[in-house]
Amino acid sequence: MVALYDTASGVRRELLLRRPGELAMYVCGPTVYDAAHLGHGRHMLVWDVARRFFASRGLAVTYVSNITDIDDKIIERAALLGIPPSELARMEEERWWKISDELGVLRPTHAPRATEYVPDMVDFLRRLAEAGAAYEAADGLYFDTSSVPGYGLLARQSLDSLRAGARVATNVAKRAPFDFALWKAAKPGEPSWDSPWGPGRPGWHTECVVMSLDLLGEGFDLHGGGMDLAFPHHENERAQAAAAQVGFAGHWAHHAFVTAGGEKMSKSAHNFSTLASLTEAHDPRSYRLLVLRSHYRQPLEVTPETVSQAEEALSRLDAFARRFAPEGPLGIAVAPEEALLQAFVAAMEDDLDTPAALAALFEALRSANTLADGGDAQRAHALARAVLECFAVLGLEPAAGSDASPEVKELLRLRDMARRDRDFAAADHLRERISALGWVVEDTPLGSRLHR
RNA sequence: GGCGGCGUGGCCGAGUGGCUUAGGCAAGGGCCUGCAAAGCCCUGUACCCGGGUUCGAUUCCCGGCGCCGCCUCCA
Repeated sequence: MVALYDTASGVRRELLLRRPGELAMYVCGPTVYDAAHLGHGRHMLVWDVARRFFASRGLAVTYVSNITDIDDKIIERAALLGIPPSELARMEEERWWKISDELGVLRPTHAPRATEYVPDMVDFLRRLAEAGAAYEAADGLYFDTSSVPGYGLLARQSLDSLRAGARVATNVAKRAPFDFALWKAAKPGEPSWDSPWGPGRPGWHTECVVMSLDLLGEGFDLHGGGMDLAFPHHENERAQAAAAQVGFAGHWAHHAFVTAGGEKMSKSAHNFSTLASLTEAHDPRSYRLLVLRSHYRQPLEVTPETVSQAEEALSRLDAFARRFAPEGPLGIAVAPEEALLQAFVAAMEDDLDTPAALAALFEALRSANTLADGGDAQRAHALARAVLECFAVLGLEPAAGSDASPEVKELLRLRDMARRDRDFAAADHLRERISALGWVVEDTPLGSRLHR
């Protein structure tokens, strides 16, 4: 049983599956108009780890994450750059996938684009209009939030109490501040599609409803995203589904933000660092480890120092993997230590408690080293295998042992001979030459070893 | 103004009414090693402030102070 905090009910509760053995999850993807920053990275990694974990438990996971490729921001930015919005979107989408791959994030099962769903969205909006949940105004079609009982659920506030907090002068065309655009009439020069309400484009909140229902079906299991999407975006999705009388997400999960100097990292606050700048300077796995060391519902402070700290921890994992490499000289075929696997699963099933899971793994890592130091190879390997299996579930694989060049290997051979002859001056000199070529030599009871 | 969250050792970050007081990184000492690397062991006055409840609170309650999020596009 997986306990997961549910934003709609405000408590941690069991993640119930529509169909046993299958998990249908939807996670709101990016609006592609600019480079992805560390906050987006946390987002990708949190849900990547969630789906990897669920899959490791034997669930058939269908993971859908959309690409918003038509939106005000895209139109604005494209105009600034003097290129068509569609070109900008395609370019930025490519960048998104590139960085996602670099972070080792598995591609979604489906990654639908909003522009590919416009006719379906128009159909859906027609249904909303027929249900009396939409009204036309001068600049488009709007959703009538008062038509949905319990509007405000995901904000955990009533419509009245939300109204009390309205801070911004709202669009005068709307009847009420929280009503939102379903269809935006096109202004001259803007991309547009035909509709019963004239040429225009869909409002942002509609694509996710239509695409999730199309690809996952009614009453899918889990809907995820950043906490900033809970209200109004997700609430608006929920409201539309309710108005159309279709079953929507059974469970809502939201993750907290990346902070910089205690403040939410965001494009509008101009306090963001791009993921690309991080992966250029650090092992991309270090960010995954850093993200997983905190709980997904807690804010996470990211600084160059914390990234470096994670990178150091990672080198320990890599050294560990070298020591217990299945194909290495110490390689012993044993079953993974069951107790650790169970502890790992228990932590993950407890609202995806990756900090607890990692604590257990690092503790086990130390135990395995201690056991191996003490000569208990069997138990050490059983534990090590479990450790590495669990890290793999989290998407943290040891660094691939890239092959040293023939030159380096020859130098190592010469050094081994020098050491055997106890000519340590020569051995040390050779080690320096190897080091200058970017390799570290480790002497072990079973012979010398190279790594980057 | 409404709703919600946070304040933990040099840094990051879990957690708990008392028990061996997570884990990572860093620091100091030691073991191992020809020397390293890797590994292991040991060490450090941690829980924002003030009340209250309690035999006992970092943990529960009340009140402060400070910080942050959502209510507007936003992972």
